[in-house]
Amino acid sequence: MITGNPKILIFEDEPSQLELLSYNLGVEGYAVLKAETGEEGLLILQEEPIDLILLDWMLPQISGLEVCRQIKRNKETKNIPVIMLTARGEEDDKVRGLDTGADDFIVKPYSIRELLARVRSGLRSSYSNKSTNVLNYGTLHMDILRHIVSVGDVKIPLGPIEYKLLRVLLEAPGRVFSREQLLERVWENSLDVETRTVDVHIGRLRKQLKSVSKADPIRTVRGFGYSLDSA
Amino acid sequence: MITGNPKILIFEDEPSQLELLSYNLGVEGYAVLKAETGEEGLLILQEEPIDLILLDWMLPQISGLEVCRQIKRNKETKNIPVIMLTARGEEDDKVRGLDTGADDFIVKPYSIRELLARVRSGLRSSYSNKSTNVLNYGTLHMDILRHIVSVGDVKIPLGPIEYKLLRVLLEAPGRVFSREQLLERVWENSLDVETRTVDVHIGRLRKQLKSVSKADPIRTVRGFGYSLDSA
DNA sequence: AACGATTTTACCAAACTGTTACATAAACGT
DNA sequence: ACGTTTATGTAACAGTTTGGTAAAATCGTT
Repeated sequence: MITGNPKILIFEDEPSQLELLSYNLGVEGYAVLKAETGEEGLLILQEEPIDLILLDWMLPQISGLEVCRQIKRNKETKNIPVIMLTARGEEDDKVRGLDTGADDFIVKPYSIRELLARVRSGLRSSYSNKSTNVLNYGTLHMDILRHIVSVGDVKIPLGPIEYKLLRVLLEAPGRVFSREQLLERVWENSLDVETRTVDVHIGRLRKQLKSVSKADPIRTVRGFGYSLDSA
Repeated sequence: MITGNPKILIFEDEPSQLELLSYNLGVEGYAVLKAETGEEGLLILQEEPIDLILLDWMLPQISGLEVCRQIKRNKETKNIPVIMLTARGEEDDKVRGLDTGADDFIVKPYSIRELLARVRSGLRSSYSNKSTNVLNYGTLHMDILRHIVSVGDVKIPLGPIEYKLLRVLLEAPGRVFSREQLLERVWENSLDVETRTVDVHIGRLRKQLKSVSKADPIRTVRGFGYSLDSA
Protein backbone atom coordinates (compact mmCIF):
# COMPACT_ATOMS: atom_id res chain seq x y z
CA MET A 1 0.00 0.00 0.00
CA ILE A 2 2.88 2.34 -0.69
CA THR A 3 3.60 4.61 2.24
CA GLY A 4 1.72 5.20 5.46
CA ASN A 5 -1.97 4.60 5.95
CA PRO A 6 -4.34 5.38 3.14
CA LYS A 7 -6.55 8.34 3.94
CA ILE A 8 -10.24 7.89 3.49
CA LEU A 9 -12.71 10.73 3.44
CA ILE A 10 -16.30 9.94 4.41
CA PHE A 11 -19.23 12.13 3.41
CA GLU A 12 -22.09 11.09 5.67
CA ASP A 13 -24.59 13.26 7.50
CA GLU A 14 -26.06 10.65 9.78
CA PRO A 15 -23.86 10.40 12.91
CA SER A 16 -24.55 6.75 13.64
CA GLN A 17 -23.59 5.71 10.12
CA LEU A 18 -20.56 7.91 10.21
CA GLU A 19 -19.46 6.40 13.48
CA LEU A 20 -19.95 2.88 12.20
CA LEU A 21 -17.91 3.49 9.07
CA SER A 22 -15.27 5.44 10.85
CA TYR A 23 -14.78 2.81 13.51
CA ASN A 24 -14.50 -0.10 11.12
CA LEU A 25 -12.16 1.65 8.75
CA GLY A 26 -10.07 2.76 11.67
CA VAL A 27 -9.71 -0.80 12.87
CA GLU A 28 -8.40 -1.74 9.44
CA GLY A 29 -5.71 0.84 9.82
CA TYR A 30 -7.02 3.55 7.56
CA ALA A 31 -6.82 7.21 8.47
CA VAL A 32 -10.39 8.47 8.45
CA LEU A 33 -11.54 12.02 7.81
CA LYS A 34 -15.17 12.91 8.33
CA ALA A 35 -17.44 15.39 6.61
CA GLU A 36 -21.09 15.88 7.52
CA THR A 37 -21.86 18.12 4.59
CA GLY A 38 -20.73 18.25 1.02
CA GLU A 39 -19.20 21.65 1.48
CA GLU A 40 -17.14 20.58 4.44
CA GLY A 41 -15.81 17.58 2.56
CA LEU A 42 -14.88 19.56 -0.52
CA LEU A 43 -12.88 21.90 1.66
CA ILE A 44 -11.02 19.00 3.21
CA LEU A 45 -10.27 17.73 -0.28
CA GLN A 46 -8.50 20.95 -1.10
CA GLU A 47 -6.29 20.65 1.95
CA GLU A 48 -5.50 16.99 2.34
CA PRO A 49 -4.19 14.35 -0.01
CA ILE A 50 -7.04 11.83 0.09
CA ASP A 51 -6.74 8.28 -1.21
CA LEU A 52 -10.36 7.23 -1.38
CA ILE A 53 -13.79 8.74 -0.86
CA LEU A 54 -16.96 7.23 0.58
CA LEU A 55 -19.88 9.35 -0.44
CA ASP A 56 -23.42 9.09 0.85
CA TRP A 57 -26.04 9.61 -1.79
CA MET A 58 -28.28 11.66 0.45
CA LEU A 59 -26.58 14.73 1.83
CA PRO A 60 -28.07 17.96 3.15
CA GLN A 61 -27.64 21.03 0.96
CA ILE A 62 -25.41 19.75 -1.81
CA SER A 63 -26.44 16.26 -2.96
CA GLY A 64 -23.94 13.43 -3.16
CA LEU A 65 -24.48 13.47 -6.87
CA GLU A 66 -23.35 17.04 -7.14
CA VAL A 67 -20.41 16.48 -4.84
CA CYS A 68 -19.24 13.62 -7.00
CA ARG A 69 -19.57 15.71 -10.09
CA GLN A 70 -17.41 18.40 -8.55
CA ILE A 71 -14.79 15.95 -7.42
CA LYS A 72 -14.55 14.52 -10.87
CA ARG A 73 -14.43 17.90 -12.52
CA ASN A 74 -11.36 18.98 -10.58
CA LYS A 75 -8.09 17.80 -12.02
CA GLU A 76 -6.52 17.50 -8.57
CA THR A 77 -9.14 15.13 -7.27
CA LYS A 78 -10.58 13.39 -10.29
CA ASN A 79 -8.40 10.34 -9.90
CA ILE A 80 -9.44 9.63 -6.34
CA PRO A 81 -11.76 6.62 -6.33
CA VAL A 82 -15.28 7.47 -5.20
CA ILE A 83 -17.55 4.82 -3.73
CA MET A 84 -21.18 5.90 -3.58
CA LEU A 85 -23.39 4.71 -0.75
CA THR A 86 -27.00 4.64 -1.78
CA ALA A 87 -30.12 3.58 0.05
CA ARG A 88 -32.18 2.95 -3.01
CA GLY A 89 -31.00 0.45 -5.54
CA GLU A 90 -32.95 1.96 -8.35
CA GLU A 91 -31.69 1.77 -11.87
CA ASP A 92 -32.22 5.43 -12.42
CA ASP A 93 -30.00 6.39 -9.53
CA LYS A 94 -27.26 4.11 -10.66
CA VAL A 95 -27.19 5.41 -14.15
CA ARG A 96 -27.12 8.98 -12.99
CA GLY A 97 -24.41 8.11 -10.54
CA LEU A 98 -22.30 6.54 -13.22
CA ASP A 99 -22.63 9.59 -15.31
CA THR A 100 -21.02 11.64 -12.58
CA GLY A 101 -18.05 9.31 -12.57
CA ALA A 102 -18.45 7.36 -9.35
CA ASP A 103 -16.12 4.40 -9.41
CA ASP A 104 -18.25 2.00 -7.48
CA PHE A 105 -21.61 1.59 -5.82
CA ILE A 106 -22.71 0.03 -2.61
CA VAL A 107 -26.39 -0.33 -1.88
CA LYS A 108 -27.58 -0.09 1.70
CA PRO A 109 -27.92 -2.20 3.68
CA TYR A 110 -24.40 -3.52 3.10
CA SER A 111 -22.15 -5.72 5.16
CA ILE A 112 -19.03 -4.18 6.59
CA ARG A 113 -17.09 -7.00 5.08
CA GLU A 114 -18.33 -6.08 1.65
CA LEU A 115 -17.56 -2.45 2.17
CA LEU A 116 -14.03 -3.16 3.29
CA ALA A 117 -13.48 -5.36 0.28
CA ARG A 118 -14.63 -2.60 -2.04
CA VAL A 119 -12.41 -0.10 -0.30
CA ARG A 120 -9.41 -2.36 -0.70
CA SER A 121 -10.25 -2.86 -4.31
CA GLY A 122 -10.67 0.84 -4.91
CA LEU A 123 -7.33 1.62 -3.34
CA ARG A 124 -5.65 -1.12 -5.24
CA SER A 125 -6.89 0.02 -8.60
CA SER A 126 -5.82 3.57 -8.07
CA TYR A 127 -2.41 2.51 -6.87
CA SER A 128 -1.86 -0.04 -9.56
CA ASN A 129 -2.58 2.59 -12.15
CA LYS A 130 0.42 4.38 -10.88
CA SER A 131 2.68 1.36 -11.08
CA THR A 132 4.33 1.58 -14.43
CA ASN A 133 7.68 0.90 -15.89
CA VAL A 134 9.14 4.26 -16.60
CA LEU A 135 12.56 5.18 -17.87
CA ASN A 136 13.66 8.65 -16.93
CA TYR A 137 16.44 10.87 -18.10
CA GLY A 138 16.16 14.37 -16.73
CA THR A 139 12.82 15.66 -17.87
CA LEU A 140 12.62 12.97 -20.50
CA HIS A 141 10.26 10.14 -19.64
CA MET A 142 9.40 6.91 -21.37
CA ASP A 143 6.46 4.91 -20.08
CA ILE A 144 6.91 1.44 -21.46
CA LEU A 145 3.48 0.04 -20.69
CA ARG A 146 1.66 3.04 -22.03
CA HIS A 147 4.11 3.47 -24.83
CA ILE A 148 4.37 7.16 -24.26
CA VAL A 149 7.42 9.39 -24.47
CA SER A 150 7.30 12.84 -22.99
CA VAL A 151 9.51 15.77 -22.14
CA GLY A 152 8.16 17.50 -19.10
CA ASP A 153 4.51 16.80 -19.73
CA VAL A 154 4.52 17.28 -23.45
CA LYS A 155 3.98 14.04 -25.31
CA ILE A 156 6.25 13.27 -28.19
CA PRO A 157 5.08 11.16 -31.09
CA LEU A 158 7.68 8.68 -32.26
CA GLY A 159 7.70 6.04 -34.94
CA PRO A 160 8.47 2.46 -33.90
CA ILE A 161 12.16 2.66 -34.76
CA GLU A 162 12.74 5.98 -33.08
CA TYR A 163 10.94 4.64 -30.04
CA LYS A 164 13.10 1.53 -29.79
CA LEU A 165 16.22 3.53 -30.43
CA LEU A 166 15.44 5.88 -27.60
CA ARG A 167 14.60 2.96 -25.38
CA VAL A 168 17.96 1.33 -25.95
CA LEU A 169 19.71 4.60 -25.17
CA LEU A 170 17.61 5.18 -22.07
CA GLU A 171 18.34 1.74 -20.71
CA ALA A 172 21.98 2.67 -20.33
CA PRO A 173 22.22 6.45 -20.16
CA GLY A 174 25.67 7.71 -20.99
CA ARG A 175 26.85 4.52 -22.55
CA VAL A 176 28.03 4.79 -26.12
CA PHE A 177 26.54 2.43 -28.66
CA SER A 178 28.19 1.81 -32.00
CA ARG A 179 26.02 1.88 -35.07
CA GLU A 180 26.44 -1.88 -35.35
CA GLN A 181 25.28 -2.35 -31.79
CA LEU A 182 22.27 -0.19 -32.39
CA LEU A 183 21.43 -2.14 -35.52
CA GLU A 184 21.56 -5.33 -33.51
CA ARG A 185 19.40 -4.03 -30.72
CA VAL A 186 16.89 -1.94 -32.56
CA TRP A 187 16.62 -3.67 -35.90
CA GLU A 188 17.14 -7.06 -34.28
CA ASN A 189 17.21 -9.43 -37.21
CA SER A 190 16.77 -7.38 -40.37
CA LEU A 191 20.06 -8.29 -41.88
CA ASP A 192 21.03 -5.88 -44.56
CA VAL A 193 20.60 -2.37 -43.32
CA GLU A 194 23.26 0.23 -43.90
CA THR A 195 24.95 1.60 -40.84
CA ARG A 196 24.26 5.09 -42.12
CA THR A 197 20.57 4.40 -41.73
CA VAL A 198 21.14 4.66 -38.01
CA ASP A 199 22.26 8.24 -38.51
CA VAL A 200 19.06 9.09 -40.26
CA HIS A 201 16.94 7.71 -37.48
CA ILE A 202 19.03 9.36 -34.83
CA GLY A 203 18.43 12.54 -36.73
CA ARG A 204 14.69 12.00 -36.78
CA LEU A 205 14.68 11.23 -33.10
CA ARG A 206 16.65 14.37 -32.36
CA LYS A 207 14.28 16.44 -34.39
CA GLN A 208 11.31 15.23 -32.39
CA LEU A 209 13.03 15.72 -29.07
CA LYS A 210 14.35 19.15 -29.94
CA SER A 211 10.94 20.26 -31.15
CA VAL A 212 10.04 20.40 -27.49
CA SER A 213 13.12 20.82 -25.37
CA LYS A 214 15.58 22.66 -27.59
CA ALA A 215 18.50 20.99 -25.82
CA ASP A 216 19.66 17.83 -27.54
CA PRO A 217 20.15 14.93 -25.14
CA ILE A 218 21.84 12.75 -27.76
CA ARG A 219 25.58 12.96 -28.00
CA THR A 220 27.49 12.02 -31.12
CA VAL A 221 30.76 10.28 -30.41
CA ARG A 222 32.69 10.76 -33.55
CA GLY A 223 34.15 7.54 -34.85
CA PHE A 224 32.21 5.40 -32.37
CA GLY A 225 28.50 6.00 -32.22
CA TYR A 226 25.90 7.65 -30.07
CA SER A 227 24.86 7.92 -26.46
CA LEU A 228 22.70 9.95 -24.18
CA ASP A 229 24.64 12.90 -22.92
CA SER A 230 25.67 11.92 -19.42
CA ALA A 231 26.21 15.49 -18.34
CA MET B 1 -16.19 -16.44 -12.07
CA ILE B 2 -16.02 -13.43 -14.30
CA THR B 3 -14.60 -14.43 -17.66
CA GLY B 4 -13.25 -17.75 -18.83
CA ASN B 5 -11.49 -20.32 -16.70
CA PRO B 6 -9.42 -19.23 -13.78
CA LYS B 7 -5.73 -19.69 -14.43
CA ILE B 8 -3.76 -21.59 -11.85
CA LEU B 9 0.00 -21.66 -11.74
CA ILE B 10 1.66 -24.64 -10.09
CA PHE B 11 5.21 -24.56 -8.76
CA GLU B 12 6.23 -28.16 -8.29
CA ASP B 13 9.49 -29.86 -9.19
CA GLU B 14 8.40 -33.44 -8.79
CA PRO B 15 6.83 -34.59 -12.08
CA SER B 16 4.42 -37.08 -10.56
CA GLN B 17 3.01 -34.53 -8.14
CA LEU B 18 2.80 -31.98 -10.91
CA GLU B 19 0.93 -34.40 -13.12
CA LEU B 20 -1.50 -35.30 -10.35
CA LEU B 21 -2.32 -31.70 -9.57
CA SER B 22 -2.47 -30.65 -13.16
CA TYR B 23 -4.82 -33.45 -14.10
CA ASN B 24 -7.25 -32.89 -11.27
CA LEU B 25 -7.38 -29.15 -11.69
CA GLY B 26 -7.82 -29.60 -15.41
CA VAL B 27 -10.81 -31.84 -14.85
CA GLU B 28 -12.37 -29.13 -12.74
CA GLY B 29 -12.08 -26.76 -15.65
CA TYR B 30 -9.15 -24.67 -14.55
CA ALA B 31 -6.46 -23.58 -16.94
CA VAL B 32 -3.23 -24.95 -15.52
CA LEU B 33 0.24 -23.56 -16.01
CA LYS B 34 3.25 -25.50 -14.77
CA ALA B 35 6.60 -24.40 -13.45
CA GLU B 36 9.30 -26.78 -12.31
CA THR B 37 11.52 -24.12 -10.84
CA GLY B 38 10.88 -20.92 -9.00
CA GLU B 39 12.56 -18.91 -11.68
CA GLU B 40 10.42 -20.38 -14.42
CA GLY B 41 7.24 -19.62 -12.53
CA LEU B 42 8.20 -16.07 -11.74
CA LEU B 43 8.74 -15.50 -15.43
CA ILE B 44 5.30 -16.87 -16.22
CA LEU B 45 3.86 -14.54 -13.63
CA GLN B 46 5.24 -11.57 -15.49
CA GLU B 47 3.58 -12.68 -18.71
CA GLU B 48 0.26 -14.19 -17.73
CA PRO B 49 -2.62 -12.98 -15.63
CA ILE B 50 -2.73 -15.72 -12.99
CA ASP B 51 -5.67 -16.18 -10.61
CA LEU B 52 -4.19 -18.51 -8.04
CA ILE B 53 -0.86 -20.09 -7.20
CA LEU B 54 -0.03 -23.50 -5.79
CA LEU B 55 3.47 -23.44 -4.41
CA ASP B 56 5.51 -26.37 -3.28
CA TRP B 57 7.58 -25.68 -0.19
CA MET B 58 10.56 -27.60 -1.46
CA LEU B 59 11.88 -26.27 -4.74
CA PRO B 60 15.31 -26.57 -6.31
CA GLN B 61 17.42 -23.40 -6.37
CA ILE B 62 14.98 -20.81 -5.10
CA SER B 63 12.92 -22.09 -2.15
CA GLY B 64 9.18 -21.88 -2.07
CA LEU B 65 9.49 -19.50 0.81
CA GLU B 66 11.58 -17.11 -1.23
CA VAL B 67 9.30 -17.41 -4.25
CA CYS B 68 6.37 -16.51 -2.10
CA ARG B 69 8.20 -13.54 -0.70
CA GLN B 70 8.92 -12.30 -4.18
CA ILE B 71 5.34 -12.75 -5.32
CA LYS B 72 4.08 -10.75 -2.41
CA ARG B 73 6.66 -8.05 -2.86
CA ASN B 74 5.56 -7.30 -6.41
CA LYS B 75 2.61 -4.98 -6.66
CA GLU B 76 1.33 -6.70 -9.77
CA THR B 77 1.14 -10.12 -8.20
CA LYS B 78 0.73 -9.54 -4.49
CA ASN B 79 -3.01 -9.99 -4.59
CA ILE B 80 -2.91 -13.41 -6.16
CA PRO B 81 -3.77 -16.01 -3.52
CA VAL B 82 -0.91 -18.37 -2.77
CA ILE B 83 -1.52 -21.84 -1.38
CA MET B 84 1.60 -23.47 0.03
CA LEU B 85 2.08 -27.20 -0.21
CA THR B 86 4.29 -28.54 2.53
CA ALA B 87 5.44 -32.02 3.41
CA ARG B 88 6.10 -31.32 7.04
CA GLY B 89 3.25 -30.13 9.15
CA GLU B 90 5.37 -28.39 11.64
CA GLU B 91 4.06 -25.36 13.30
CA ASP B 92 7.30 -23.58 12.68
CA ASP B 93 6.99 -23.86 8.94
CA LYS B 94 3.45 -22.65 9.04
CA VAL B 95 4.40 -19.60 10.89
CA ARG B 96 7.25 -18.78 8.60
CA GLY B 97 5.09 -19.42 5.56
CA LEU B 98 2.28 -17.21 6.70
CA ASP B 99 4.81 -14.62 7.59
CA THR B 100 5.89 -14.39 3.98
CA GLY B 101 2.30 -13.78 2.98
CA ALA B 102 1.05 -17.17 1.87
CA ASP B 103 -2.73 -17.21 2.01
CA ASP B 104 -3.26 -20.83 2.89
CA PHE B 105 -1.45 -24.03 3.76
CA ILE B 106 -1.99 -27.60 2.80
CA VAL B 107 0.05 -30.32 4.46
CA LYS B 108 1.00 -33.41 2.52
CA PRO B 109 -0.42 -35.92 2.23
CA TYR B 110 -3.65 -34.19 1.36
CA SER B 111 -6.79 -35.38 -0.34
CA ILE B 112 -7.58 -34.03 -3.76
CA ARG B 113 -11.01 -33.13 -2.49
CA GLU B 114 -9.51 -30.95 0.18
CA LEU B 115 -7.18 -29.29 -2.24
CA LEU B 116 -9.94 -28.46 -4.66
CA ALA B 117 -12.01 -26.98 -1.86
CA ARG B 118 -9.14 -24.72 -0.81
CA VAL B 119 -8.58 -23.66 -4.39
CA ARG B 120 -12.25 -22.74 -4.81
CA SER B 121 -12.14 -20.84 -1.59
CA GLY B 122 -8.98 -19.02 -2.59
CA LEU B 123 -10.46 -17.98 -5.89
CA ARG B 124 -13.68 -16.86 -4.29
CA SER B 125 -11.97 -14.56 -1.90
CA SER B 126 -9.80 -12.96 -4.51
CA TYR B 127 -12.72 -12.43 -6.86
CA SER B 128 -14.86 -10.84 -4.26
CA ASN B 129 -12.01 -8.43 -3.63
CA LYS B 130 -11.85 -7.65 -7.29
CA SER B 131 -15.51 -6.89 -7.62
CA THR B 132 -15.59 -3.34 -8.67
CA ASN B 133 -18.89 -2.74 -10.27
CA VAL B 134 -17.95 0.06 -12.51
CA LEU B 135 -15.08 0.83 -14.82
CA ASN B 136 -14.83 4.46 -15.78
CA TYR B 137 -12.87 6.32 -18.35
CA GLY B 138 -13.89 9.92 -18.71
CA THR B 139 -17.54 9.88 -19.63
CA LEU B 140 -17.29 6.27 -20.67
CA HIS B 141 -18.75 3.87 -18.14
CA MET B 142 -18.93 0.10 -17.96
CA ASP B 143 -21.17 -1.43 -15.34
CA ILE B 144 -19.91 -4.97 -15.02
CA LEU B 145 -22.80 -6.38 -13.06
CA ARG B 146 -25.45 -4.94 -15.31
CA HIS B 147 -23.40 -5.47 -18.41
CA ILE B 148 -24.09 -1.96 -19.57
CA VAL B 149 -21.77 0.38 -21.39
CA SER B 150 -22.61 4.03 -21.63
CA VAL B 151 -21.15 7.31 -22.69
CA GLY B 152 -22.63 10.04 -20.57
CA ASP B 153 -26.03 8.53 -20.01
CA VAL B 154 -26.47 7.07 -23.46
CA LYS B 155 -26.32 3.31 -23.47
CA ILE B 156 -24.22 1.66 -26.12
CA PRO B 157 -25.07 -1.76 -27.46
CA LEU B 158 -22.03 -3.97 -27.90
CA GLY B 159 -21.54 -7.50 -29.10
CA PRO B 160 -19.85 -9.91 -26.72
CA ILE B 161 -16.44 -9.54 -28.31
CA GLU B 162 -16.52 -5.79 -28.43
CA TYR B 163 -17.64 -5.78 -24.80
CA LYS B 164 -14.75 -7.92 -23.62
CA LEU B 165 -12.34 -5.97 -25.72
CA LEU B 166 -13.43 -2.74 -24.14
CA ARG B 167 -13.28 -4.31 -20.74
CA VAL B 168 -9.71 -5.41 -21.16
CA LEU B 169 -8.76 -1.93 -22.26
CA LEU B 170 -10.65 -0.34 -19.40
CA GLU B 171 -8.99 -2.53 -16.80
CA ALA B 172 -5.67 -0.87 -17.56
CA PRO B 173 -6.44 2.47 -19.14
CA GLY B 174 -3.54 3.80 -21.14
CA ARG B 175 -1.69 0.56 -21.29
CA VAL B 176 -0.89 -0.68 -24.77
CA PHE B 177 -1.96 -4.21 -25.65
CA SER B 178 -0.51 -5.98 -28.63
CA ARG B 179 -2.90 -7.80 -30.92
CA GLU B 180 -1.55 -11.05 -29.53
CA GLN B 181 -2.25 -9.98 -25.98
CA LEU B 182 -5.76 -8.98 -26.91
CA LEU B 183 -6.32 -12.31 -28.60
CA GLU B 184 -5.18 -14.06 -25.45
CA ARG B 185 -7.35 -12.01 -23.17
CA VAL B 186 -10.47 -11.56 -25.25
CA TRP B 187 -10.57 -14.68 -27.36
CA GLU B 188 -9.00 -16.72 -24.54
CA ASN B 189 -8.72 -20.19 -26.02
CA SER B 190 -9.68 -20.01 -29.69
CA LEU B 191 -6.30 -20.80 -31.03
CA ASP B 192 -6.17 -19.87 -34.64
CA VAL B 193 -7.52 -16.43 -35.10
CA GLU B 194 -5.69 -13.97 -37.27
CA THR B 195 -4.26 -10.98 -35.52
CA ARG B 196 -5.90 -8.76 -38.10
CA THR B 197 -9.27 -9.89 -36.80
CA VAL B 198 -8.55 -7.75 -33.79
CA ASP B 199 -8.47 -4.72 -36.06
CA VAL B 200 -11.91 -5.44 -37.35
CA HIS B 201 -13.39 -5.64 -33.89
CA ILE B 202 -11.54 -2.56 -32.76
CA GLY B 203 -13.10 -0.90 -35.75
CA ARG B 204 -16.58 -1.96 -34.72
CA LEU B 205 -16.03 -0.88 -31.17
CA ARG B 206 -14.85 2.49 -32.36
CA LYS B 207 -17.85 2.85 -34.59
CA GLN B 208 -20.20 2.25 -31.70
CA LEU B 209 -18.38 4.58 -29.37
CA LYS B 210 -18.06 7.34 -31.91
CA SER B 211 -21.72 7.10 -32.78
CA VAL B 212 -22.30 8.81 -29.46
CA SER B 213 -19.24 10.75 -28.42
CA LYS B 214 -17.54 11.68 -31.65
CA ALA B 215 -14.14 11.62 -29.94
CA ASP B 216 -12.39 8.28 -30.29
CA PRO B 217 -10.99 7.04 -26.99
CA ILE B 218 -9.03 4.23 -28.61
CA ARG B 219 -5.48 4.96 -29.61
CA THR B 220 -3.68 3.02 -32.29
CA VAL B 221 -0.03 2.54 -31.53
CA ARG B 222 1.48 1.77 -34.88
CA GLY B 223 3.58 -1.34 -34.80
CA PHE B 224 2.48 -2.29 -31.32
CA GLY B 225 -1.22 -2.44 -30.71
CA TYR B 226 -4.02 -0.51 -29.11
CA SER B 227 -4.78 1.27 -25.88
CA LEU B 228 -7.16 3.72 -24.40
CA ASP B 229 -5.89 7.18 -24.98
CA SER B 230 -4.30 8.20 -21.69
CA ALA B 231 -5.01 11.88 -22.19
C1' DA C 1 -32.01 -23.67 -45.35
C1' DA C 2 -31.69 -19.18 -43.23
C1' DC C 3 -30.11 -16.13 -40.12
C1' DG C 4 -26.85 -13.48 -37.32
C1' DA C 5 -22.35 -13.10 -35.76
C1' DT C 6 -17.54 -13.77 -36.55
C1' DT C 7 -13.51 -14.24 -39.26
C1' DT C 8 -11.00 -13.73 -43.35
C1' DT C 9 -9.84 -11.39 -47.43
C1' DA C 10 -8.76 -7.61 -50.36
C1' DC C 11 -7.87 -3.07 -51.41
C1' DC C 12 -6.71 1.68 -50.29
C1' DA C 13 -4.61 5.43 -47.84
C1' DA C 14 -1.42 6.89 -44.63
C1' DA C 15 2.68 6.32 -42.10
C1' DC C 16 7.10 4.71 -41.89
C1' DT C 17 11.66 3.13 -43.71
C1' DG C 18 16.09 2.87 -46.15
C1' DT C 19 18.86 4.87 -49.52
C1' DT C 20 21.01 8.37 -51.83
C1' DA C 21 23.03 12.77 -52.52
C1' DC C 22 24.59 16.75 -50.99
C1' DA C 23 25.77 19.98 -47.09
C1' DT C 24 28.28 20.68 -43.05
C1' DA C 25 31.56 19.92 -39.54
C1' DA C 26 35.58 17.81 -37.37
C1' DA C 27 40.17 15.87 -37.65
C1' DC C 28 44.40 15.61 -39.95
C1' DG C 29 48.86 16.54 -42.30
C1' DT C 30 51.65 19.77 -44.06
C1' DA D 1 46.55 28.36 -41.06
C1' DC D 2 45.26 26.10 -44.92
C1' DG D 3 43.38 22.76 -47.78
C1' DT D 4 42.35 17.82 -47.70
C1' DT D 5 40.22 13.95 -45.91
C1' DT D 6 36.83 11.72 -43.30
C1' DA D 7 32.70 11.50 -40.60
C1' DT D 8 28.19 13.09 -39.61
C1' DG D 9 23.69 15.83 -40.49
C1' DT D 10 19.74 15.99 -43.16
C1' DA D 11 16.35 16.67 -47.03
C1' DA D 12 14.18 14.23 -50.50
C1' DC D 13 12.26 10.32 -52.67
C1' DA D 14 10.73 5.84 -53.78
C1' DG D 15 9.44 1.61 -51.88
C1' DT D 16 7.52 -0.92 -48.16
C1' DT D 17 4.77 -1.82 -44.28
C1' DT D 18 0.88 -1.07 -41.51
C1' DG D 19 -3.84 -0.16 -40.26
C1' DG D 20 -8.85 1.03 -41.60
C1' DT D 21 -12.67 -0.80 -43.61
C1' DA D 22 -16.04 -2.83 -46.76
C1' DA D 23 -17.34 -6.98 -48.51
C1' DA D 24 -17.09 -11.86 -48.96
C1' DA D 25 -16.59 -16.33 -46.75
C1' DT D 26 -17.25 -19.04 -42.80
C1' DC D 27 -19.21 -20.67 -38.60
C1' DG D 28 -22.83 -21.86 -35.31
C1' DT D 29 -27.69 -21.86 -34.33
C1' DT D 30 -32.17 -22.62 -34.94
